[in-house]
Amino acid sequence: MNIGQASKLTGLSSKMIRHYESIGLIKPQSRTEAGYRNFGEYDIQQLKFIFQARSLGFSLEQIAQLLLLWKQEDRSSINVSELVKLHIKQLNEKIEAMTQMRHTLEKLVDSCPASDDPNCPILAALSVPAIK
Amino acid sequence: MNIGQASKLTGLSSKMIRHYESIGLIKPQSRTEAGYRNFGEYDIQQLKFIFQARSLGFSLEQIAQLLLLWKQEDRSSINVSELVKLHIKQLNEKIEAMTQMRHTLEKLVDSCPASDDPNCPILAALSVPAIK
DNA sequence: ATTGACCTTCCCACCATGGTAAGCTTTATA
DNA sequence: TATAAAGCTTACCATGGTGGGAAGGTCAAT
Repeated sequence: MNIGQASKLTGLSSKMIRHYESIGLIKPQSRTEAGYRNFGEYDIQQLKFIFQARSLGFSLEQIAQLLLLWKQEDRSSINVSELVKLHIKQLNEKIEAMTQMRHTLEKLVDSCPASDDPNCPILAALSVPAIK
Repeated sequence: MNIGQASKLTGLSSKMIRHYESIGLIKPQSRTEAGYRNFGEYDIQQLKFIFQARSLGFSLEQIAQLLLLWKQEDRSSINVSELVKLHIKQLNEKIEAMTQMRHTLEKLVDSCPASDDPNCPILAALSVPAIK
């Protein structure tokens, strides 16, 4: 099937499918005489896998590793597990950082009159090195 | 003072300070005859402001607006407040999305034997369209 | 035969940041 | 004073993941 059809089936844009091929995340497809990519069932499976993994926040680098394990019959599930745990750890760090930001920002908003008064503690706080 | 000194004082790399100037976030500095940028107190203040705002996750676009308000004597604090509220909202959406990912990922990790057994529910889950 | 939908590659853009290279200036040291 | 080191300048390239668009080829239906 053509790339447009593959796109519809997998949720990935044609653009991205071509990109994934160009960076070696998926193998180059077979082509028709005219040069059109030809996607088979196995290709679609992989693309769906990528779509799922992307929606769980894995980087393409991580997805490349996951795909390797997926194809590898004699994998050890602990390798998959460790990879996912690392991703969770990275997610936690980002969530933690953003939650901290949110906390500070909410305190700032609370301290602001939010009126036509030009006096604004938010700007004041941004003007000094340390915000606690 | 030179850009290196400004960098040390503000926490921003020289690279970034030049970049901020190039995109119009800060005004071009005065230059020495040799072409070296010359930073004054007011410049340093603004750079510190940018550093603070970046560390709270504001985009450069948002910081540009904050700087405008900061410089504007007759601002209304509600404009600042609304801008920050929007940023908090965007943060919340990201935190929410990542927390949801984390939840799903933790369930997957829990279901995985994490041994040398090749059978892996994580990979299985990534192979089907719907993960709940 | 023409039209419209689809495909191809190639280049550019975003955002925020870092790296590197080539070349000039300033400062410090031998 | 000569030279070396450190610091400055601009310019280009890279990252990661995605989108946009142009220019051109192909296919199917009218």
